Amino acid sequence: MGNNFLHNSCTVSQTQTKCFDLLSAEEMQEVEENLVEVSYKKGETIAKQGSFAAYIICLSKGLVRIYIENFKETLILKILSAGNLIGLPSLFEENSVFPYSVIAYEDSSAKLIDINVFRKIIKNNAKFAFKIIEILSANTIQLYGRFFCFEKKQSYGRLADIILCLSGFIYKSEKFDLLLSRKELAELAGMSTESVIRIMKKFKDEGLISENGKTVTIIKYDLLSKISQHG
Amino acid sequence: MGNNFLHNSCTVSQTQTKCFDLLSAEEMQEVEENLVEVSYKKGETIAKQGSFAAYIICLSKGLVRIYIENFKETLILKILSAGNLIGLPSLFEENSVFPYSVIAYEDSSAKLIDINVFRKIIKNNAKFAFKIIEILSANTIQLYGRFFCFEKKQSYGRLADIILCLSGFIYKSEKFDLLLSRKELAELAGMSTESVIRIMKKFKDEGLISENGKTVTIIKYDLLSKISQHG
DNA sequence: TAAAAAAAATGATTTATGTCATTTTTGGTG
DNA sequence: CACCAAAAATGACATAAATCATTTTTTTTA
Repeated sequence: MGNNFLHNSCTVSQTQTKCFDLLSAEEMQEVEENLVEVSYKKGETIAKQGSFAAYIICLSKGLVRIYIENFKETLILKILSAGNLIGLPSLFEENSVFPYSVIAYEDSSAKLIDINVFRKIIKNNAKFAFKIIEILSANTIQLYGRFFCFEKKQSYGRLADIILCLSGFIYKSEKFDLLLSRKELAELAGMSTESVIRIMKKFKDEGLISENGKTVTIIKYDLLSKISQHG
Repeated sequence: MGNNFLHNSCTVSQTQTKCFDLLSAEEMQEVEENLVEVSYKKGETIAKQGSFAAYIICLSKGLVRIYIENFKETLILKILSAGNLIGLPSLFEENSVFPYSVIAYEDSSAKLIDINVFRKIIKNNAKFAFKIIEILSANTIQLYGRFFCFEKKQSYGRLADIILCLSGFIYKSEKFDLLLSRKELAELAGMSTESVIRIMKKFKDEGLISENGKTVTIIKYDLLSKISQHG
């Protein structure tokens, strides 16, 4: 009944950067002339909330987290893997700062595209603009889902979400190396580190998952899904 | 430090429908030929989550709430007053259903614009498309703020937010007729009805606000703001 | 205007989850 | 290899806010 998008609080954007296909040769050239490719080490800051957004970030390798923060707290909005655009909301001219911070979870690299070039192309290429609208829309809808889950699911469900999401969308396997610490999982799932530890233990005790060093294996996928749907 | 958008969990979109200024005479005519104006009574459903989005809704009068729901729970995403566009995320063609439901808080009316006409114009008028991108971006940023507040503020702060927001953005006065029930306030602030009742009582007991029938007056604006900022 | 229904109020109780303090384990490094 | 620091684990305790049950007040409507 159109509710599918509500069932996972882990927001891994899947909106790949296919938009560039829609550029003309000249436009593509202009983009390439106004772009730098930068590498980031694990833990490095790629963009800082509140700082001037001089570019749109096109993540070409790695995994990053997008989060907002105030002087004492942090909320992760989503995690993004290669192929995603970062900073689109800053296209809005009167608000040309990053509305969030971006940090690399693992060694990553990104193409930084001059935001004014990006704006100019949008204003001249309506097909491209429509694609950007699609990407923004998809992101918005996904954010609705995450918001809903954070409000309505309790901790077991949210953590199950994260595990399923990492497995399904990031590592694409039921067995994967979990490179996130309990603290990072906690931030992602919106709970305390201790809660993550306790719930992970319970998942292991009940045979839903197993953990061998850093390697996590999902054993009872169906049960975990059930918990995710509302546990 | 670019954190201003984090300080209120009440999402009243202010993105007025100035976008239509950017249409040519012919485009405007096409819009007008593919538009119906509809009135809604208080409590009536304007759009239903999951149903086919055949149009973009341009709210011309009234106050509505946008919310997502599953079989048993509801989360209000924002409240919108006249001048706002509803349904933009459905422009995304592969996802042409409403991602949320819309209900009138008070008697309202709206122009329903054929979504395909809207799409066609976007694809041909890049300036218009850019404006839509701006609106979507502003909405996204506002949603980030609401999400953050919902996660990080406790109930006193969230309810203070709602009161300040109704006063400042909707009724534009420190004294206004609160036409929302405690239950509706609770849904807006993401808490139980009983909690709203208790907190309202406390606000009244401490002289922050007064209530006379339906009329609410904000007395200690500064203190209420302080609570909103984190109480 | 009385009866019925809905909304608001109140108090007692429960509960999920956070916080804090401490211990154990793991992993990196000189 | 031993040492240190970070991460993980564990248990006791605190607490914000939900839930439930009941009463009072307000609003609707017949």
